[in-house]
Amino acid sequence: MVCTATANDLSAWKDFPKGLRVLLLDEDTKSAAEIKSKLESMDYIVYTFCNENEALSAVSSRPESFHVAIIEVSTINNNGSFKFLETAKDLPTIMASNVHCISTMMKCIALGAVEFLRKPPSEDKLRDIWQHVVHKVDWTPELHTKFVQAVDELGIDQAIPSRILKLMKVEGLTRHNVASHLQKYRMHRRHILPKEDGRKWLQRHKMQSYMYTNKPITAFPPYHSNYVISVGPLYPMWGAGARAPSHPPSIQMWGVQGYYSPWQPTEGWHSKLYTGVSLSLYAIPSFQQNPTGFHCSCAMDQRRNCVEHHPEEEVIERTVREAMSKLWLPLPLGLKPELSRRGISTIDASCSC
DNA sequence: CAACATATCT
DNA sequence: CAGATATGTT
Repeated sequence: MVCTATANDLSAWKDFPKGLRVLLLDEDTKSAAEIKSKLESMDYIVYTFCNENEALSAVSSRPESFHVAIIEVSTINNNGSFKFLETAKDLPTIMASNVHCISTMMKCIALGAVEFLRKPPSEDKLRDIWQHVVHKVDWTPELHTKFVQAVDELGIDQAIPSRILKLMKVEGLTRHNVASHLQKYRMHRRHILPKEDGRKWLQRHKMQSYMYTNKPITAFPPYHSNYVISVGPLYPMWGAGARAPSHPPSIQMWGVQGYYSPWQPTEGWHSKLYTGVSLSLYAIPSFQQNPTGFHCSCAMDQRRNCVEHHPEEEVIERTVREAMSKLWLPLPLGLKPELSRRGISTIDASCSC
């Protein structure tokens, strides 16, 4: 098989679909090696076979491992059969030949067409290929781990798509890819760790504005990088064998049982967050529109050594609304009386409904 | 339905 | 433009 294309020919092709897994069947070892190297220079992943039966057994044992086959047909014709074509029906197959005999070429084309029409690749297979072409990101456990590490390294208040992207250093990954994944990640964490994590994600902006404009008077550490109590980096645990070595659809387990956390609460201010008493970092008003509008001169803490709390009504309104729309989150401190005043029975906020 | 992408809002 | 969120697609 003669191959003249080079990677350079494709340099003008923006967004060339990389990473397609190609099964290459060519009984000529030398020719196979040459084609393989050419294809690899174009970012295909090439699996070479010099024997039809080996190729076929690979296809049948792990059909998802190949997107497309390229077969050299010069040697097929000994017995006039196109065994590969007939057997690997779900694999789009490109036939190539250096046999200059017109009748052989036509036979190849005709048989290929007939086989294709009789049994075109399944939709799943075509979708799989298409996803590669359109660069759909496959969030493998490895990639996800990188993502989580980046998020963790940045800390919750800095974990935004562009920075995560930078830290991950994954070629081809876009900010949009990361943003999309981050969205899902946050959603899961909110449900899994509503008490601290969820609220931190939700109120990050408010807290930032707060910290810039109102120095905390209380004994709390600044809301900053080391504020990351979090529940530590959460590493996805892929059920043993939940994801076969190569490609079957991954099952990402976000559930809390799917993670382990190296972090252990130590004594200290942050562990108090669990009790919900320690503080009012979460005591709510929205500072987004009026950063200076926080009329509470200080956050309340349980020792009652601080001043009274006079949030504006509008702020209370917003707070109530938010609390009601996020019932799975703990009730902000001080809100309970307000709710009962309104006839809203305050079911224990910690109960998950 | 989950797991992405893409559109829309801020 | 970037980020958050809503909506669409497979």
